Amino acid sequence: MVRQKTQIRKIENLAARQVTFSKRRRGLFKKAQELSTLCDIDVALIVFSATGKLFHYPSSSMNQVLERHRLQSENVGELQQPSREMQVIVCSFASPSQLPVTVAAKN
Amino acid sequence: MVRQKTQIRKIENLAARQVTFSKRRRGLFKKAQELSTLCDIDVALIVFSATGKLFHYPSSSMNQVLERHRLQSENVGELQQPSREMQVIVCSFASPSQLPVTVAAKN
DNA sequence: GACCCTATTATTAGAGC
DNA sequence: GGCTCTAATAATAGGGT
Repeated sequence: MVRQKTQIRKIENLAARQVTFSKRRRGLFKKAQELSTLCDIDVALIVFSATGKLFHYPSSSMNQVLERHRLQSENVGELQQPSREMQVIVCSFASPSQLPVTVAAKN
Repeated sequence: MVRQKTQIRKIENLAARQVTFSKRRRGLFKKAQELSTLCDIDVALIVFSATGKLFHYPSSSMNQVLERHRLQSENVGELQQPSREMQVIVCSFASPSQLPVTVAAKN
């Protein structure tokens, strides 16, 4: 098992890619939540599967995180920000969940 | 070293929390990029440090990822979406960077 | 898809520089 | 902040149920 050192490039085999997506996505959300909890900070994570499913994790509420993103963008606008044209981000959730939420797409 | 099983709760010691933040943040961004590359998908990651610094990673461009987030929200609005009031997300970058970008805050 | 298992790699806490 | 080192835990590829 774990035959090779897992080269980081697109997995060509579809089935293997889907399995890896499922496993690593869960690991990534876990890590995001751990970072948020351990360090008492805001984290927002948005992941799209190739089949169109949406996964997101807000540490507080997505709204709060993205609002801070917007404000921060404004504040640093005159400084060393590498990309300037960041614009408004508005996003809110009825229930700011503390756990990863899966939103199923139509297909 | 690694004396304990790293309980996932806020690290009370400030210095230790900052060190952990630095290490785990880098790990998280790496994982996000790996997932994006391996599975050929879009990932958006936004992290705020306690001191106000902003870190984000867009797999393609933050704009593209968040636009898909917006569209997906609309599409699934009538289905089993657990939180309905997700609203518009607008965000664009002049240069859609492929690598994590650090935007320093004013302080 | 969700789990379980296990060998192996990857990450990281704690320390020093 | 950065980087290095090491031991220990964590994550995971590949397989199965």
